[in-house]
Amino acid sequence: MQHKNSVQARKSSFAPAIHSAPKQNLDGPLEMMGSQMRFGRNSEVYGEGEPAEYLYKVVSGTIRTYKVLADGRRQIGAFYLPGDIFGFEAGDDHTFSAEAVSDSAVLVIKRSAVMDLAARDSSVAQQLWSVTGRELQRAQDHVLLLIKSAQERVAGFLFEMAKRAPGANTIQLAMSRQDIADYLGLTIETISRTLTQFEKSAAIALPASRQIEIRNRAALARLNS
Amino acid sequence: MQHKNSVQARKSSFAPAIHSAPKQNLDGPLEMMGSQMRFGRNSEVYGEGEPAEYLYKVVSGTIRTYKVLADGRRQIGAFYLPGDIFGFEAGDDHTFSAEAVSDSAVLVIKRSAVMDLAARDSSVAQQLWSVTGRELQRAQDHVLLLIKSAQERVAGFLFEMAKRAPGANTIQLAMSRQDIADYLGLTIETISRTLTQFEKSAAIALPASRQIEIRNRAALARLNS
DNA sequence: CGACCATTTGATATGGATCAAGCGATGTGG
DNA sequence: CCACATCGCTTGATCCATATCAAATGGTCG
Repeated sequence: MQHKNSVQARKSSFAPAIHSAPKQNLDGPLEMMGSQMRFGRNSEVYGEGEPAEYLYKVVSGTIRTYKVLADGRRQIGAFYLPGDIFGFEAGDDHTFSAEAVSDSAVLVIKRSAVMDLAARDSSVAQQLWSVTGRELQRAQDHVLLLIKSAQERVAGFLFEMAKRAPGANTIQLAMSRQDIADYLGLTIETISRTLTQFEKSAAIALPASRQIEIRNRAALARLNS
Repeated sequence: MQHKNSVQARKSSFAPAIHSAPKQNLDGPLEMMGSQMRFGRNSEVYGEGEPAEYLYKVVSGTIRTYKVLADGRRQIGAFYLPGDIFGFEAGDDHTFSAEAVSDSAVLVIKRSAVMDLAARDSSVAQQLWSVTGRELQRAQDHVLLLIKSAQERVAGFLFEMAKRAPGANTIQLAMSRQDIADYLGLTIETISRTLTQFEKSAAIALPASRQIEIRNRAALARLNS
């Protein structure tokens, strides 16, 4: 249940995604079975409640999954970056909707084909478990994030992004403040204020609103308790 | 990837657990492989970070899984009731600790035995997927609960419990207000106040502090938005 | 240049936390 | 069997973090 797949250079126009963390993968046979699709900014990949007929792997760009609650609040479940697999559901239908945060390229693979292959090839089955395990971990970490203070949530988010970004300390955000707010259960104003506060205390630098440089990890970590 | 296991009568001394929702199961061959253990109130079933050598199925009582954060806050991940399976991790180690909320009987099964069996018996493999899927669903629902107001969280918790309780409208709580608070990311005071508020608005009755009767589902649901 | 959208900043309101005290049930020792 | 300690729960008063409302600023694209 480990995931030591080497991540080769990918000809993405976006972040080359070199991770230190183990990385989910579904390369090899499956790569052949899929066809690539492009999704423009804010366009829908699939909708909540639709049958989960396909599996998706981000090639470039960023995808968000989300739910809109009865009162209109939107909760973002996760952001998927190049290399990530999404859309794999435990049941038959999608429980979230998925949209492109920015223009994205996605590898689309028929789920039934993957399942059939998994039945024969145990390494594929292994990978499916790995993907699912990561998804569960993600959700559990999200729970832990949501009980914390605004500062802790934002710091946690920054670490999460930094861990997956190419340059360890400079984060290029594809998503808006509103996206971050909806992911963290806060408002855009709180996100903005918290970031400027981090900047003032020299924990981060904000060369541009979507570019964040982590300057003092320890100071941030102190908040990330 | 659906979970249509018939749920036969189970000779549990506790709630007969008749659910409308599909119910996780690991009966049959596996039932034979396990040995039953008893855990006294507040005693530990396993600790965070320990190797996940066993799988557990609640026979009677209630189990909570939790994490203690750096600053001492405790977050409860889930409550497991009779029939529920817990302790099944995506990785090799437990990511939460588990304790008995009340005196409990638990069926303990060696994980490796289950995995071996799953490799041969696809219906067992199916059940493992079902358990994992339910766990993922649980975590995602938990996220959705945590972004809501105190009233909505408490109402959501009551519905969650009612759905799994034997008598649809009368809930016997095994857990303390502190447990509920740590599950919902609130304080005991807020739990208490919210419940009395529900009582005053005639949405529920509180014959005893650990016994809650849902009187007006619609009124509660309105809060559950 | 002008319009639009995202972000920041400011002022105020409020839900839930915190601090504090009281209450009821349960159990223990005298 | 009662007195008292303990524990879980409730209730009250106050405080504070974050939401809300409002406006200004900045960046991007026609």
